[in-house]
Amino acid sequence: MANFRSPDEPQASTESGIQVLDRSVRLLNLLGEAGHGGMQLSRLAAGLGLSASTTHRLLAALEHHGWVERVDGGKLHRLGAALVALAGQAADGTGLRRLCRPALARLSGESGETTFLIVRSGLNAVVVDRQEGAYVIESLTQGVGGLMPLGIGAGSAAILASQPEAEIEAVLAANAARYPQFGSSAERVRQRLRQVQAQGYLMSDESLIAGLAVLSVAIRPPGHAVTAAIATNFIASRLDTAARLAFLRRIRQEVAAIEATMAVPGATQRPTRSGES
Amino acid sequence: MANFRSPDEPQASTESGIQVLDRSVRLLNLLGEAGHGGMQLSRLAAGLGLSASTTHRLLAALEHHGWVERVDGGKLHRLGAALVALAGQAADGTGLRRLCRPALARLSGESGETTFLIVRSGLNAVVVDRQEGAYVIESLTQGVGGLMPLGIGAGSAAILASQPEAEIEAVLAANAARYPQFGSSAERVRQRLRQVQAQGYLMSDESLIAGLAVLSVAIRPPGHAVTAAIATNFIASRLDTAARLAFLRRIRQEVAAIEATMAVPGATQRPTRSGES
DNA sequence: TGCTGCAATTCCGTAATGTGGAAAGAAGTT
DNA sequence: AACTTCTTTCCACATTACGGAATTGCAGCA
Repeated sequence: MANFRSPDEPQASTESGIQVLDRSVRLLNLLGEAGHGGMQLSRLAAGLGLSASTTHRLLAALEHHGWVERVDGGKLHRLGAALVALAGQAADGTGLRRLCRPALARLSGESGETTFLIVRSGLNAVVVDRQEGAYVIESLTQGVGGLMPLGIGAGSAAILASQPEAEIEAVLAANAARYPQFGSSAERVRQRLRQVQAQGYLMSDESLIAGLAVLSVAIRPPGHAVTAAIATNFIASRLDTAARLAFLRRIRQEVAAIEATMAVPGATQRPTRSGES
Repeated sequence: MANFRSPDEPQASTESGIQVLDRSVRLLNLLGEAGHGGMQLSRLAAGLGLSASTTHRLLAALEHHGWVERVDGGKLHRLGAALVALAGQAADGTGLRRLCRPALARLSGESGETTFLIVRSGLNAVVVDRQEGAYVIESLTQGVGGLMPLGIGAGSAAILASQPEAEIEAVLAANAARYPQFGSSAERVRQRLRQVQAQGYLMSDESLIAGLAVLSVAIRPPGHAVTAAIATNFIASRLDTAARLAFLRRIRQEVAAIEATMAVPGATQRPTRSGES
C-alpha cells in the first residue's frame, strides 16, 4: 500500500501505536484549532496529509459518535457536543472540580474577580473550571479547556513550582523544545518558580497580558500527588498591595480547607450520580 | 481471526465503521462512568468484552495522547485532561459559550442563583457552561458536561420545543426507545413542550429534583438553526411568583440581546486566540 | 525467603480491518 | 450547458490491529 510515512510527516512524537487513533486525534485537534465556523473535508484532508476518502471515513465515524458535528447539516464540520459531555466527566476525574467549585464561587463572589481552577496535563496546564466575577474580562483570559505550557501562566507556575526539582527541569527542557519563545524566557520562569517555592504562592504583575495581575496558590493535599492550583486574574490597577494581600489570604484559606477535606479519607468525593434540573 | 462479533455485542448502534474508534469511544465512556477513582485494566477489558492485550494497547495509545491518565502512575486509569482541552474548544464551537458567558455571570450575580447554558447534542442536551450563584446547590444539579435526554430537564425542554413538529416526535420516539422510563412520561413531556411553545419560555416547579424550580428560555437567533437555551435552578420556596416573573424578564432580556448580536453578521464571534494569565 | 495467584505487559503469526486510487455524484461558477 | 471544485461511494490490496500464549511484576501468605 502507498502508506509510507511521508518523509515530512509532522510530529513523529504523535505516533502512539494505533494509526487510526493517531489520525483521529490529529483530526480533532485540527478541528479544534479551526474553531468557530468549522472546516470542510478537503481542507482537513490537506491539513492532515490524508486522502479525501480516508478523511471522509474518519469524519463519518467521529460524527456517528457525536464527536464531530456538521454545521447546519452541510459540508462544514466542527467538534461535537459529545466531547463536552465526556470532558465533563474527565474534569471531575479527580473530584477536584466538584470540590473546588464552591470555593471558586465564594472567591469570585466576594472579590468580583474571575477565578480559575487549573490542573496539570502532561507538559501543559489546563483550565478545568472558571468562575466569572462581576468584572468580566472574558475575552482576554482563558476559558475552560484553555491550555498553556507548564511554567507559563499563573496557576501553571504554581503547579510546576511544587514539583520535585528534577521534574521541573525536565518539564522546562521539554517545553523549551516545543516552543522556541519559551526557551528565551526560561531563566525568568525559573526565577518565578523559586519565588513561588519560597512564598508558597504566586503574586505578580507580569502576567502575559499587559495590565492584568495574577494571584495563585497551589493545592497540595498531604499524601496525594495532585497537581492543581487556584488562580485569579484582575486588572492590576484595581487592587493595591493591601487589597491583594487580603485577597491572597482568602484564597489560601479556601485552599487550606480543600486540602483538609482531601486529607480525610473517604470524604474526598462521593460517587453519587448527580441529578439535574 | 477469532474476531467474530460476539452474539451479545452491546449496542449494535455503536458501530460506526471503524472498529478501533468504536472501541476507544466505548472505553472512554466506560472510564467516564467509572469516574473518580479510576479503573483497572482488567475491569475495563471485562466491561468491554475485549481481550486484555487489546485493551492494554488501546489504553496505551489513549494515554499517549493525554486522553487517559494513570492515577498516580499506578494501575488505575482515568480520563485525561487533554479531553478537557479539546472539549473547551468544542464548547466554543458555535461561539455561543463565549457570547453567553457575560450574560450568565450577570444573571447569577444579580439573582444569586446558578445559571446554565445548554446545547443540543443529537438526542441529548449538554450543559456547556454554568455560572455559580451565591446560593450553591452544586451537588444536586448538573455540572458542565452534564447530559440529559432531550425533553427531560429545563433547558432541554426549551430547546426541543423550538424544533419543528416532526423533529420533536422523532426525538421523543427515539428517547422513549432508549429509556424505558422516558416512555411513560412522554405525554407529560409533550404537554410541557406545548406550554413552552405557547409562552416562549419554561417555568416549572416540577423539576426532576423535588423542591427545585426551573426557569428557562431558548436562544433562537433569526436565521441560525442554533439549538440552545439558558436555564436556572433555584429552591422553589426561595422565589414567589412575582420574583420569578421578574427574573424571567431579565433572562429574556439577556437572551434577546444575545440573539441580536448573533443576527449582526460578522459580530457573531471573533476568531481571536485568547491570551491568558 | 520462597511460593502462589492475579494482573499488567510483551510477543507474534494471522486475517480482518482500514487504506487510498479511481470513479460517480452534487453544487456552484462562468 | 460545459466546467470546476468538493463530497461521497466502491473496491482490491497489504498494513494494521487483533487476541492467544508466554513473560514479567507485584502482593499476600506460609
